[in-house]
Formats: sequence, structure tokens, C-alpha cells
Amino acid sequence: MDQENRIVVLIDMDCFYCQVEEKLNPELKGKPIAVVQYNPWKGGGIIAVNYVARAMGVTRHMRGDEAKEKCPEIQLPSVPCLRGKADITKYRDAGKAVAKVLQRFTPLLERASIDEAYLDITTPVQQRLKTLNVNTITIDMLPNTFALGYDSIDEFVADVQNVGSDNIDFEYEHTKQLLVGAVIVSEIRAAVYNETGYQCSAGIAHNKILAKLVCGMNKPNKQTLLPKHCVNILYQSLSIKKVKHLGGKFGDSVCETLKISKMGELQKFTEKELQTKFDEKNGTWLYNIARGIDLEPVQAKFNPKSIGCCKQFRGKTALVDLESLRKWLKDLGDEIEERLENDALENNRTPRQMVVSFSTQQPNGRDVSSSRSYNFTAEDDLCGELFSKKALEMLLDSAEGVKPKEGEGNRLLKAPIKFLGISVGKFEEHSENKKTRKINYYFSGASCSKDVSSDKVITKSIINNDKTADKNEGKAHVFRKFFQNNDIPDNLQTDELYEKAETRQNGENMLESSLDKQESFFAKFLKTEFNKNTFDNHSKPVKIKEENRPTTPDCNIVNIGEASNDTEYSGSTIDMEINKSISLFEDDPVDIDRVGNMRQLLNKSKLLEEAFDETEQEELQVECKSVDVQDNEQVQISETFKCPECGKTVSVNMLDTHADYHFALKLREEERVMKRKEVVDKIKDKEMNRNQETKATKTRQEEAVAKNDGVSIANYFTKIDGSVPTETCSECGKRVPLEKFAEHLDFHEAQKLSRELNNRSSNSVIQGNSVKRKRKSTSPVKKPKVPCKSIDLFFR
DNA sequence: CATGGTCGTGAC
DNA sequence: GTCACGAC
Repeated sequence: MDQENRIVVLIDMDCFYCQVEEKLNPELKGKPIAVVQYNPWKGGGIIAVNYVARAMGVTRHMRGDEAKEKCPEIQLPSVPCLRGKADITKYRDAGKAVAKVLQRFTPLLERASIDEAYLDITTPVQQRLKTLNVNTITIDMLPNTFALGYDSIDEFVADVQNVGSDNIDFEYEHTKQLLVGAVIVSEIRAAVYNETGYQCSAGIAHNKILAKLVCGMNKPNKQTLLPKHCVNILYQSLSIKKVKHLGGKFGDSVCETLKISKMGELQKFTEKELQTKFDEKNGTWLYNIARGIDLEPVQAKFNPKSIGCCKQFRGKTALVDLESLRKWLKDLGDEIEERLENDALENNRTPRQMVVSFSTQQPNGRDVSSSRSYNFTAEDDLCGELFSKKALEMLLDSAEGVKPKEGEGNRLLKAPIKFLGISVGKFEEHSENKKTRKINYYFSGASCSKDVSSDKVITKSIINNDKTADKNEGKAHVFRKFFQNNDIPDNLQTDELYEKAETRQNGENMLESSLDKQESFFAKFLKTEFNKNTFDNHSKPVKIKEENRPTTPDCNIVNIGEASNDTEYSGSTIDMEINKSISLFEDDPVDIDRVGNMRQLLNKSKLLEEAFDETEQEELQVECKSVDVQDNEQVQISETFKCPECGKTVSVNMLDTHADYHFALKLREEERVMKRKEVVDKIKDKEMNRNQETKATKTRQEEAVAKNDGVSIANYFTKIDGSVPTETCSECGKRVPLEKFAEHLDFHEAQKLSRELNNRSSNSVIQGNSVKRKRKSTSPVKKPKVPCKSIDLFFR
């Protein structure tokens, strides 16, 4: 393949956090807003600014208060705070929803961050070129599109279309493909907007670096393409530091050692020269990128490779005692646990490793950071308790931590901790039917299927020929199963099915019953297949009814995941439905309630899958047929389809149970969000009380300090010995200074609530029934009054 | 005291 | 396995 001439797209959401806030609170639309984090301190730190506010001079790097000065009417929605940390769950979920839309257009999608993704659409472009005559492209197919190096997009279109004429000396073929790419990207962006309500910008070029570069040149809600022959025009004035990978120290060193500042100047150096001044690899990379060449492939990657959370403790907030260290590790561990549980359900995987990272302030004032890793064993119960326990062990073992002195009370750490983080990774897949993966072309036309294990993408086109009859019979079977009726003719047309699904979707109350929701799910599935077919020469472009296209960024296409407040289902337990569905899906009843922990659950399902694979293989052999394909290869057909929700290949006879499974997942997610909100409020309430209490305590401290001057706050901490009145905590058995006792109790309260949150959101909760909880002990955690000697060594 | 919390990657 | 770096 011609790596230099791929069609690569970067999709970047415009001021994403702001858009999420605007969607959640439509009142904010059209007003200047900025999303802040931790607002108590000078209005909070701004992490996103919408374009109304930008026009008034508000930028990142500003505090909320400064923004108010620049723009008094600005609204400052805040990132929610949970367990004392910023909680970006809602933005993560929103980002995932967008990525799922993008994923329909190509399997070659690489999520680069919460709000950015690279797409390699080389194949879709080539497919489209089979039916689309470039000369018929008009600018109404390219809304909000710019071509770098051209004053307007029509000049560019005219250039491509009049290529026979004199004044052009660029590679017509590749530039033509960029133009078609831009048409497709228009459709992609329209789909994102229609289905999520979010606007984005895009860059279209022959590689990732350039796509990223031009994406930012016209914003918001615009797309920019970069023809090959315009790279030098761009580079002439482009600062080196604007290029990805050159924004930091490396870029500085390039500018300094070469005494240049613009990208264009890089071309003056030979590859050898660059390799001498930097190293071989970087030299070659610089040489290439100076000529607009970047060979880095777009990797098919949807899920993150690691899941982590961390927090800084700046200035006075640095952790100096064991108790606060424990508390924060617990909070971090709990967050990991929560996210891991959802990840396991969604992605069928568990991590094999955890890493704790931290930084401490040295006596000389310098910060040193380090990290320690731990590989889970088969017996480990992957819960927050384990994470925090292991993290603490590794921290104290690492010798950075702390130092010895006498026991009892809340002892000081040797060095203040400025940063704490826990992350888990090295995931182990529990993927089903690896062996039965089939090239899916259940629906006529090109379709792509990703082989997870090899990361290769297989694309096949097939001819519509006489043998489609069999496939249509199969289709009818599937649809019938889904609609649970028989009014579908055997020789159905996909268009008709689409209409059918759509009228049902629009004509009836979607909240009535679960059956309706399944239909909606399937309607969505149909649309998915239609979008895929837009790349194919045998099918028409995707139909989106005009009245369905929102005029405001609000999404009015029914979204199963968000729209419902189905009381029927929240009455019965959603988790029960999930269990049922999972059990069905795995063709063997697994009672999740009786499974002790996540790992056991997944191990069990893995075993089942393997056993299942064997039997399914045989069945499939019987069902398999073969047809001629364009390139005369023989390809196996099985009665499978690729689920648009999870991308997994699912056998047709499992289709409805598979859909049930997703449906239940969505309901569970809804439930999770609701419960979460409920408990989050409780935790917040507690935290507020705790803060007030802390404030009062501090004031008392300060008064004390003021009275006997010379007594520092730091001193206060060392005084936890016999001279301070203490109370023994019934929860943890520790002696706590009387002054801090109320706060300490609140801490336990918050822990309990936090536990409740996790249990209710992810463990099976069946009221009036016996539910085995994940954690063995709900009773007070036994902590040794006197820590073991090895740990003791690190305290002073 | 002050972009913070997440991610990924490559070098050693 | 650790760490610094880069990007959002």
C-alpha cells in the first residue's frame, strides 16, 4: 500500500467540555461559558472555553475570576467533584458516544484522546470513487470546507475538475482522493451532529501530522483539507513548535541547534545532517516531516490501554501523614474499581498489572517522582481495597516514603507527597469466538471486519449477483426474529426494511415497552449498515429524512442509551435482566449473584466461550456457504453479523439475545448514572460538612497558633502523642485527636457511601434477596494499632 | 501553592 | 520495570 498517499482524517471536537455542558443544560447555549475545575479557589481553573467567550478574550490558563473580569456575564459550569477529585465521567461517556458514530465509517479508527480521533478513510474513498464522478461534485456537498492554499473551496474543486488544463502540476489522483475524502468527512460530521448534537472540526490530509495540523486552521465546525502541493505554502510561515511531537523540549532543541523557527527551513538540511545533530530515528523523522511525509499508521484502537487516576497535592495540601495517604489511596482505588467494572462489562477484559506512581518533595525542595508496579495473581480480587492496599505497600517499600520514630497516633511521612496515582493496564482479553471470526458481508456491499488479534483489516467487495437470494432469505429471518412477527417478505429490499424500521421508530411511543426499544435498536443497526453502504457502488447514499435533521444541536434521533426513563424496567431489577441476557448470550446460565468476584466471573465466561466455540464451529460448518467474490477468491459466508454496538461478530441465532444483552447493558448504564448521581449528592453533602468542620478546626488551630506564637502548623502534626486529648475511633480502632474526631468520623461515613455507590451501581442488587457482595467484610476494617515493624521503619 | 487529570510512547 | 516527555 502507498503509505504516503493514504487519506487520513483528524476529527476534533470543538471546545468539547463546553458542548457537553451546553447539551446537558440548554440554557447555556449561545452564552459565553467556560468549564472550570475546582472553583473554590479564585473561580477555578479554566479547562475549556466556548467560542462566544473566546471572542471576548477568555482563554485557558485563566482562572474563573479573571474570566469574569473579561466577560462579566460568563457562565462557569464546573467539572463535578467526587471523592475530592475531578470526575470527568460524563465527558468520557460523551466522547465514547461520538467515537461510536465515527467507528461506523471505518474500522481504522484511532482514538487519540477523549475528544479526538484519527480515521484512515483510504478504502472508503476508493469505494466511493467507483460510483462518484469527481466532476459532479458541487460545493453543496462540502459545507464549511476549506482547502489550504486556496481562497475558497470552489477554486479548489475547479482546479481538480479542470486538471487537464495547464497551470496545475500536482498529482491529480491523490488530490482528487482528498476531495472525495472531504465529501465523506462532511457526511461523517453531519452524522456526528445529528446523532449526538456535537459539532466538530476536521483535518483531511495524507497523514496524521498534517491532518492534525490543518484541523486547527479553521474552527469551529469547519473542515480543512491540505493538498500535497500546498504543504510548502503552509510550511513557509508555520512555526516548528506547532507540529505534533515538536511542541516541547525536542522542538526547542531543533530550533536552537539548527537556528531556525519555521517548518520550511527544515528542508535545507540533509537527512545525514539531521541524523548527526539528533539521532538516527529522529533525524529521519525530521527529514520526512519537513517534506510533508509521515508514515505513522492509523491504528485501530478504540479502548484505552490503561485506566488510571491521579491527583496532585500542591503546596500546603501535600500529604504529610499516613492517615491522609491511606484516605487518598482508598479514593483512587475506589475510582479505579468503579471504572474497571464497567470496562470489564463493556470490553470483556481484565488488567494484569497495576502501577502506583507518586512524587515526593525532597529536603532540597526538588520533586522526585517514581512508580512501582505489581502484577496481579489469579487469586487477587480486583477491588478498590486491593488497589489501595498494594499501592500503600509499594509506596512504603520504595523507601522514598517515610521514616522511623515511635509508634501510635497519626505519624508523619518523611517526605511530603505531592502527587499520587494508580493505574491498571496490560489488559487480558476475554474475547469470545476468536476462532469463529468471519468476514462479515451479511448485507450486500463492502464491509470491514477487524481481526482483533492481528490488528489487520480485511476488506472484501462482493458482486451483487444471482446468489443474493440466499442472503435475502437469511436477512428476512433476522428481521423477523427482531420484529417478532412474520410480515416481512422473503425477497425483501433493504430500503423497505429501513422504511419499516423508521416508521415504527417514529410512529410509536418509544418508551412504551422494551420491545419498542429493541426495534429502535435495530433501526439503528439498519442505519449503521446503510452508512457502511454509502461506500459501496451498489447502494444509495444514506437517507436521512429532512425532518429528522435537527436545527439546533439537540439530538432528536432516539437514543436508547439516554432518552429513557422507563419505569417498568427500573421497577424490576435491571441487573436481573442483564444477568438473564448474559446467561442467554453465553448459552449457559451463569448466576452472577453467586459469582464471587469479577475475575472469577470472567474466567468462567471465558471457559464457557471456549466450550461454546467448539460446538458453534460445527454448527457453522453446516450453515456455511460460499460465493464468488470480485477477486475470485472463495470466501466463507456464515450466518453472522457484526454488531454495531460492540463490533463483535455474532451468530444470527444469537442475534436477539445479543441485542437483549446490549439493551440490558444500556439500561444498567442508565441505572448506574442515576444511582451514581444520587450517591454523589450524598457524598458531596458529607464532604461539604467535612470541609466546614475542617475550616472550624483550622480556625481553632490558627487561634492557638496566634496565642502561643512560634508554634507552627507543622508542629501541630507532630504532637500526636500523650499530650493531646484523643478519642478511639470505633470504626478503625485508631486513636484520633479530639479536635479532628468529627472530621475523622465523616471520613468513614464518606467511605461507606462510596462503597454503597459502587455496590449499587455495579454489583447485583436484588431487593429482599440474598446478594453476595463483592467485599467480604462490611464490618469495620481491622487495622493494626501498631503497624508492623518494617512499615514502622519509615516513620519518624 | 496554582491548568489538572489522563493517556500514550520511547529510552534506558 | 521506571522514568521523562508530550499532548489534550
